[in-house]
Amino acid sequence: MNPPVTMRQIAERAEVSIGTVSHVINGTAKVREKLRQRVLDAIRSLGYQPSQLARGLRRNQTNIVVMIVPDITNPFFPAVVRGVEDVAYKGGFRLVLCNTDNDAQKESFYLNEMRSYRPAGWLVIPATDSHMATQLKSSAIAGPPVVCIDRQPPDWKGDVVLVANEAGAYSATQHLLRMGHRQLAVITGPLHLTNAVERLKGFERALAEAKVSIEPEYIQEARFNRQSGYQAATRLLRMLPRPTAIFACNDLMAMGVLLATRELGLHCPEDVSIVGFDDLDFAEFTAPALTSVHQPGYQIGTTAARLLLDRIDGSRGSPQKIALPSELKIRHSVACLSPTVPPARSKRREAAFEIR
Amino acid sequence: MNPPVTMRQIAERAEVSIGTVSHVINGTAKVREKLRQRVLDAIRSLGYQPSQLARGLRRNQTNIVVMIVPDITNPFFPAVVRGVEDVAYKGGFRLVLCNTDNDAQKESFYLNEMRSYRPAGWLVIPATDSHMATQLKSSAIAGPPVVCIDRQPPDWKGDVVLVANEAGAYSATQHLLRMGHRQLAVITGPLHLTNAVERLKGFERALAEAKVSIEPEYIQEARFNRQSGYQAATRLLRMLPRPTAIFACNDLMAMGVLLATRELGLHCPEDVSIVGFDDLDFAEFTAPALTSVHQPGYQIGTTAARLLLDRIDGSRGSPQKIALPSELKIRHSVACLSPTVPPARSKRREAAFEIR
DNA sequence: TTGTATGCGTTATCAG
DNA sequence: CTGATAACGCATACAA
Repeated sequence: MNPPVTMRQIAERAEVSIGTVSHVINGTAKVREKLRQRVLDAIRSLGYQPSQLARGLRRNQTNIVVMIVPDITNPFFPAVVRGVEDVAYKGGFRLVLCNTDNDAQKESFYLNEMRSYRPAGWLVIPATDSHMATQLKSSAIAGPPVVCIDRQPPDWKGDVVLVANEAGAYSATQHLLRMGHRQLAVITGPLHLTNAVERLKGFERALAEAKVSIEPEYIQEARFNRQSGYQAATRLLRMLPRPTAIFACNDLMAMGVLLATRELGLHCPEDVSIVGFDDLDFAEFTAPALTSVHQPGYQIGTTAARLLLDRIDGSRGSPQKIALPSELKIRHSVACLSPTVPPARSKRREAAFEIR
Repeated sequence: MNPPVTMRQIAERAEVSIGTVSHVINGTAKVREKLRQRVLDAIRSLGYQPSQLARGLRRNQTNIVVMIVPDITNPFFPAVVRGVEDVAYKGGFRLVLCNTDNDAQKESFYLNEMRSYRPAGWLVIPATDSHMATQLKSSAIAGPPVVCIDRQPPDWKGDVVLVANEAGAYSATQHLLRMGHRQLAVITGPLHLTNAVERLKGFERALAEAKVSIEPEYIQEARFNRQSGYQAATRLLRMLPRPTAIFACNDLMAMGVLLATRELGLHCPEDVSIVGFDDLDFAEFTAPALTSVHQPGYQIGTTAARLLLDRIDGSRGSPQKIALPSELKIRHSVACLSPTVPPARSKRREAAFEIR
């Protein structure tokens, strides 16, 4: 490129000193209107853009916000990222996106390397076995603010924005119970993730309150992806007695359950009811449409970003833990077993489809 | 944070000059092994990270690759981004992600501002009405390399990586024709996008070859999102005669078609067949499972990134236009009208999935 | 109110 | 081979 225009050239063109140019750009001192206009004109006509590198070096801070995500390919995350980007953009910040692949090492690498860009702040969705907390603790006495999203890493004492996981799982399970299911199975996420644990807790609380108890092997741990959901479901659906309903702790795993159900020649919801968590965009288009706990991804993103921006602006309150409400979206993947509640229709179908 | 450790501290600790430290870090001159080790040790024990800001300022180039995307929330893009990130990461580059929201102004803003971070290269999926080409032309005599993805902006003469749009649309349409459909409708993307045009061309070529002609109003232009697909489909499904098949030029719009179909009390594929384009992850889970042209998002990303990295390394060949192959995935959203062509088998399958 | 000068942390040039 | 030293482009303390 035609070597980028610098402040010096603006200064020459406007016939002022380089310091004055800086002052009008940053509003850091009063400048006579006449000069100010000359500077502004020069900037416009030369198409000047301040070097973020030089500025960042000097100020020891850039307008970058680093966002660390396990895997942008997980369909829950893009909405969050988008929410973040929208408020960051409006606040004048740019987003650097890092995929950790759920690898704590890669996360750690990014945390280290990106630090040298002097970002204004961090937004992180921790990797599955993140040791973020310890790493940050050791390096950051008064580093840029960090807010965690979606999951709370062990030992993490800082800000967190997530969804009401326990409550969501509770309402999902309660729904299953109300529909007459008693043989309930659950496919959890990795249990060192707080959100996975919370969802399991919600499930168990609903069970306990209804005085329903289940076999321990009805609780299967998987990895929040379709593949592992499929495997867990396959195990579950081969058990005797077969569970009549499966709560998959995210929609990706619910898809796996759906797949396993079909492959075993079973039908949802006649043979097995399924409820998911996340309510991804496609949940209403699956066959049958998936009943799922809605998670407001975009709002999570905007909320987290706003919190971060406040911190960047110097807000020094005590760490916040913001839990956004979730909401059960009832669709067609849950059958009604108790003839009492809604009419006998599904009961009959149930019998008709009894396979082995 | 404890003020970040600098080269100067490394130099002191290793008892060498600051220049020597730089040399061992960059391998820019031979250093006596003894000293080299002392430096390396100092780096390790102090946890030194070179300042990317200072380095970028000095070298006039950073290890940043800026990726510009219309909307990360469009489920086709995350895979592309992921592909990019994977190869960029391995090549030592970091990704800055910018959402333009399909707004050419925002795109232009990003192009301008991010330039001041001296990125090593650009990867851009142009906004709907991008004027990228002219903007870049005017500012970049020998700026960092740019490769376009998925869409080719008007006037763009540089590298492009995309999918074989025409061929994909052709095969989709051919499939519809083979299944006996003659009343074919198409919902295109915005026709100032090359990919939308290409897909329409493929559709029309298949029609022409089969000597089938359709009413002009069977060609509806929409905006590649669900909403506009829904609207276009609603118009289409109210026409007389009603089209027996709709080719939606992406899956998001196909979802809109599905929705419209249901709302009008019609059934897919009995009343109307649908084929999409993209083959998003959820296509096999919709009701009915969507027949769609598969687009290898991840590979598009890796291919584009590799091309960019080559350019960054100085590869100076003439501009490349790489079209990756697409492939029609046949599922259950297309009904067979002519009992003659393929055997009754697919007809039966259609029926089996009537559950909804 | 405006100009001058220093330094941010590197790399790169040039002597030694 | 190694060590000074001058930029890189900007913000800022200080002088005028």
